[in-house]
Amino acid sequence: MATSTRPGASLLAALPGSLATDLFADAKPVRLRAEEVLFIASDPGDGCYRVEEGLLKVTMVSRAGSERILAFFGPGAIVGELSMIDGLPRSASVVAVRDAALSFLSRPAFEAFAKKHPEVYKSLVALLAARLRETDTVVAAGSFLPLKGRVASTLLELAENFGQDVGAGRVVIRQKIGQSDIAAMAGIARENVSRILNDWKRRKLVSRLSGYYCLENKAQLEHEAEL
Amino acid sequence: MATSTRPGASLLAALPGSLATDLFADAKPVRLRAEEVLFIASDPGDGCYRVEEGLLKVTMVSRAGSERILAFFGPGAIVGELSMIDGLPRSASVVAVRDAALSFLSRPAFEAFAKKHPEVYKSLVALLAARLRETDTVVAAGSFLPLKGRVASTLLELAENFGQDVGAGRVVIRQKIGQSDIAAMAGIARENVSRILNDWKRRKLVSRLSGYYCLENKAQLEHEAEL
DNA sequence: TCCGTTCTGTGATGGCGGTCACTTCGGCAA
DNA sequence: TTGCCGAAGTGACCGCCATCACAGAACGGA
Repeated sequence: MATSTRPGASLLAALPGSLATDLFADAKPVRLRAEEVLFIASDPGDGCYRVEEGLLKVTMVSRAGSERILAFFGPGAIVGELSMIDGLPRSASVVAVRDAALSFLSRPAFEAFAKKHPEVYKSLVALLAARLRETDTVVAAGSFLPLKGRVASTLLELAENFGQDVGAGRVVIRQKIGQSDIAAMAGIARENVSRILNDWKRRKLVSRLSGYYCLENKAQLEHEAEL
Repeated sequence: MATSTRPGASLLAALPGSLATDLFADAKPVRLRAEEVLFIASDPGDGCYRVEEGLLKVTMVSRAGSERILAFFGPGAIVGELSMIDGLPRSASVVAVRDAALSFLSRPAFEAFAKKHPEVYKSLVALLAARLRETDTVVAAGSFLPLKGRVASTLLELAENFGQDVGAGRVVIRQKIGQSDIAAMAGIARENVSRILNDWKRRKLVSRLSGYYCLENKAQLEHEAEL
């Protein structure tokens, strides 16, 4: 029951079952190796991808080379929908964190499908609304929270997407996420993530189980993430 | 005809003429006085508003009381659409900057209309996509740009929404916007906005004409705002 | 098992930008 | 004009957090 009952699943799996199947019925398969780039911001583009397996990260990269991770996307998630909608250049970059399989859906294909099944728009609208809410909280976190708050907020977001509840309020993040990734998501320096995480380990807020981070006390973290 | 020829109008006036008229045909009128609150984040809500006249600001407020302005919205703009779409609590607060007139559209009313005119979804999708792109650049600016860059980026955004070109690449921001508002948009301290703006006045990048800021050298500002 | 490579931990240092405390300006009403 | 009040300008200080510089740890391949 992991996938279907996971809280954040709605964010990832944008489309209700049958629709998704049909919509991507004859989408073109795409494969990426770890580290491979799907596209970068400002690339032209006019289609979206569904993640079938693997893990992608959506990032913005500064001229100086530092990157800010906007999100990680696993199976079921849709990426690149903005350019599919408006035909404008890619607004962010997408890179495979590990080997991944995707389905590509072109704009024309989408529009043809939408003409026959206008309900997809409803799903699309729901998807975009969810994204917008997410992004808004990122802006808020960046505006108001000190370092600890941003890390807490980041961990909670990861738990939302990849968390598996293992009882007693403990949640394991079932993806290999390194400190530098957390840092890039929170928009802070990696060293500080290390300091903060250790502090929290000592205070039993988080722990590490064979490479996976585990939230021991979600409530407390939520408190840290409060505005 | 100011509205229809304004560059950024597409962002504000989400819906093509006839649709908008019909959609809001029997929306309930709402009036706000300056400083009055339309709703605050976490309020329940399930409808959206169209700005008929006046000016609103969309903000997030921290527990400590400091505010971050996400956007200003003038006539033609839609606000509160997220809650209309998903029925969740308001994701941000909206306050009238000056006396304003709005039209309220409830969720049921919208859905009834959408059933008859599925094309609205297309417009709605376009609106959300534009918002998302905007927000992404805000995140990027906050992540990578130093103070000056963020101010530049803020001014350009304002110019996008409220700018009027007056020849020779000069753009006047036709709204009374104070430094503290710019500061709250850029997410920095008001004092620094003052310092930066003065520096730019000296260097002829911006000027003030009877209370309105004017971008004298948009290209240069865009350069400052580059990642 | 060994070694290289990539992750993680921790102190020292410095700078950007927030905060504080004023002063000065500008608009407006009496 | 004068006086008021909010907005804008400016310097001094200081704290948070990025950066630098390493020292472990951990992991994966040969």
